[in-house]
Amino acid sequence: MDKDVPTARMRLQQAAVEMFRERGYDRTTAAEIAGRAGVTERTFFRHFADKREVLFDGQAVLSEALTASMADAPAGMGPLDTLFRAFRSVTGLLERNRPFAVPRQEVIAATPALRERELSKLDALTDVLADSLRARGVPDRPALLAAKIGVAAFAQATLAWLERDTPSLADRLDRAERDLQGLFRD
Amino acid sequence: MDKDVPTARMRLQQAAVEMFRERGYDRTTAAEIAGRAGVTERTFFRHFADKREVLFDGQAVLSEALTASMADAPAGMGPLDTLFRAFRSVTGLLERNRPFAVPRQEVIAATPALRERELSKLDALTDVLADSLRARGVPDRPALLAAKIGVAAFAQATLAWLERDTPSLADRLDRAERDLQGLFRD
DNA sequence: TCTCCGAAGTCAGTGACTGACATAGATGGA
DNA sequence: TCCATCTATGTCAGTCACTGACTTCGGAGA
Repeated sequence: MDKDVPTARMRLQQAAVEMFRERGYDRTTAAEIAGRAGVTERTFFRHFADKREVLFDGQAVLSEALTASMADAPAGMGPLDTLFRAFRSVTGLLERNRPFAVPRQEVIAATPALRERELSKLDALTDVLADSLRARGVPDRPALLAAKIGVAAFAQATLAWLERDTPSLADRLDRAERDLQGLFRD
Repeated sequence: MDKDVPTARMRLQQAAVEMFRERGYDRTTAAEIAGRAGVTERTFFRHFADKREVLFDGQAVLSEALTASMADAPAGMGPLDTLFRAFRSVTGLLERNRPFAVPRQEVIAATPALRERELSKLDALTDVLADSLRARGVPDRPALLAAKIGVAAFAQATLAWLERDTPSLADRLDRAERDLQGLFRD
C-alpha cells in the first residue's frame, strides 16, 4: 500500500537502530524506542516478541532465498558444493542490504545479548539448510554437519565483508571455500 | 573445606535443575529456586549473573581441559587432528559428568532461552580453541574456521551421546571425524 | 577481646514482558 | 448509507528478572 509512509513496524526498527547506536542497547528502553516511533510500548511488543528481535527481521527473507536455491540445485552435486552455490545466489540480496546491515552489525557486535540472539538465528538457519540437504538425499548426520560447516564459513565471510567491503562478498566466499579445502588437504 | 555440606552455590544449582524439570524453566522463578536452596533471591544473583547461568558452570572446566590438551599436542599435527585429539582427551571427564549432564540437557533442550545460552557458550569455546590453534601457528582465518568445524562435530557427538549412551562418546567422535572426511572426499 | 572480611539479608527501584479490556479507523456487504 | 467486522493500537495493572545501597552475622586473625 504505502511506499512513502513507513509502517509502525518499520519506524520501530529504524528508531531502534538509531537509539542503540546513540546510547547503547542497555541504556535504551523499549518504551523510549516506541516513543520515538510514535507508538506505545505495548505496540512495540506486539510487533516484536522481545527487545532483541527488533534487529532480526531480514533473517526470514534470507532463509527463504537460500532454501529456494537449495531446491533447484543440480541433482548430483555434493552437500558442500550445493551450500556454497546457495550462498553465492544470495550475494546480490546481501549487497543491496549492506547499508542497513553495517550499522546493525555494529550494534550487535557491541552487545552480548544481541550476539547471543544472532547465534540463535544462525543455528535456526543451519537447521533449515540441513533439512534441504536431507531432502536431496544426504543422510542425517552428514547433512547437519555439512550445514554447520557451511553456515560457519558463510557467517565468517559475511561478517568480514561487513567490516570492509573489499574484497567482495563473492571473493570472500571463494576464500572461505579454499580455506575449507586447505584444512582437509594434507 | 566441606565435602558433605554443599555450598549455597551448589544447592542453588541442584535446586534449579530439579525445579526446571518439575515445572519448566519459565514457570520457575529465581526467588523460588533460592527458597528451595535456603537463601534469598539476592544471593542467587550474587552467584549467577542471570537466571540462565545457573545451568552453565562446568563450561570453564571443559574449556581449560581442552586448552591444556591443545597446548601439548605434537608440533607437526594439523588443525583438525589437534582438535580431535583434544576432544578425545576429555571424554573421561564428560563420562564422569554424565549423570549430571543428562537431566541438565533435557531442560536445555526444552527451553529456547537456555538453548540460546548454550550456543553462546559453544561460541566462546570456539574462540578459545581458535586461539590455541593460532598459538600453534595456524593462520587467522583457517584457525577460526577449523575451530568452528571442530566444535560443531564435538557438540553433535556429545549431544547424541547424552541421548543414548551407546555407542560411546569416543566412538561417536570417530564417526564425526569420518563424516567430516566423507564430506570432502569426492 | 577487638577488628576486619566475606557471605548473606533487606529494601526499594527499574525495566522487560503479558493479559484483559477498550477504541478508532478501514473495509465490505445488505 | 448504515451496520458489522476486523485490524492496529491504546490503556492499565501486574509479574518477574535484575541491580544498587545499606545492614547484619559468623568466623579468622592481631
